[in-house]
Amino acid sequence: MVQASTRQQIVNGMDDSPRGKLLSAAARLFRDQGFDRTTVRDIAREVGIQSGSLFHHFPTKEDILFAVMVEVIRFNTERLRAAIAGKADPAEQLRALIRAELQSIIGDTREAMSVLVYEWRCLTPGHQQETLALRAIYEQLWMDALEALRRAGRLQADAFITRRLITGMTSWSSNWFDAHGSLTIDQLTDIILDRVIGEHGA
Amino acid sequence: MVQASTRQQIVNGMDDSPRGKLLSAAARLFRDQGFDRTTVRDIAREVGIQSGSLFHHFPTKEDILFAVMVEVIRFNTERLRAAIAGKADPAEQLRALIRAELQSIIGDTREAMSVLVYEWRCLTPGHQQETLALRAIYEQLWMDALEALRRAGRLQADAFITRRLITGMTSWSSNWFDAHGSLTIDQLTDIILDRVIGEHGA
DNA sequence: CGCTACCAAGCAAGCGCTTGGTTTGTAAAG
DNA sequence: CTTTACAAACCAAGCGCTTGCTTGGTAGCG
Repeated sequence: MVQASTRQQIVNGMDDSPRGKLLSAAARLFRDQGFDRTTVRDIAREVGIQSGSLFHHFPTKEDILFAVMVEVIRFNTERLRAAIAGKADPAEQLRALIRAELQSIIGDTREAMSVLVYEWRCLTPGHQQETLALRAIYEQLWMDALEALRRAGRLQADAFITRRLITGMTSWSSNWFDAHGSLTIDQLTDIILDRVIGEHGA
Repeated sequence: MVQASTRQQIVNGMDDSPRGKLLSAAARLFRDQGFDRTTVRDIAREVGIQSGSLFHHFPTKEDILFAVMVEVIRFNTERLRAAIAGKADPAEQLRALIRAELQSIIGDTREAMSVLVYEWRCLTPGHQQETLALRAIYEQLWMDALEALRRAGRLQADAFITRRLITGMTSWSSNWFDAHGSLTIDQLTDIILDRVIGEHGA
């Protein structure tokens, strides 16, 4: 009993309701085994119920995947918003954005974020569209900061390409970053930031 | 008829033998639908045979995936070797490596490369080990060049971290690079190169 | 003759999901 | 404090279908 009973325990961006625990368990299984290799019996066993009982919470298995993705996008969009709130300097905004995204990918929501990247095509086309709309909001926060940085003369490269290179660097970090290693998230943040607004040659 | 009939047509790094065509078709299906969602009947239909006949070429479906990965790693390791052959300047070597890797990821072997990244965990543990051994050879070519760059005083950052950031930028490009767009592979190569050996602040 | 490549048919297992009924938590009514 | 009511959560069983793979036999070719 390490948590105060009056506070919610947030794991993978989900609360501790039956639904939240189910989604958190599903997120971990989806990441470890992939969506297709994870059976509804696996998920049920993980939360201690029968497989059929899952369908009182979600109409289909795919809806569980969709719910995981929606929750984690919403949670991390809020994290992004909070990170830049009150910061006027675009370079400081960018640092905050990189740090927040790394926190998403290799920190507390890492399991669900991995699912977001790797299990995208397991969604129905309709759910893909809905997810895209949510991601567009997230991406707009990035683009606003990068465009501001350009207007301030501190970014020479194209903002879209810059964002894509950052996405590559941050998302790939889930495959190698060791939370128990000597490199901290703050250090990695500065290294990546330096690749973006360091002094580059022509 | 753009290919001379006496020359092999290389697609996804595979030749035009029955086995090669089977692997190439499998690579495309695996990328489009994922390994698990692709049935042996899908693959068989694609090459125009019965599903059972696949098992005269490969003992299991997973062996097809493994063969795809082995072929594409071998092919692209050779491409990397050829790219740096005869180049003495480590910066030019690095440019050649980045260009070759982009060619793998968004060029002629893009389907099989995507499979390599996304379907990794569908391999048996034994096959994962074998694949890792092959990738280690590929990565060593990168590390040799980056360490040479460091010794030449043209790379301040840690070589391992640098390689990982490059891997992120190149591998993510498969998700956005448009072969028919205005940005060329050579231009992207220079942009990425600049993130690595541009003049960075402390 | 023998070898490679293939077909036609189908098996056993595992899959997502359904069904009908039971337990559990909650809260107003008596 | 007990009773009644009711919905949410869950169980036990299993259906219908798809899956990877097997089997026994055949066509074409040197």
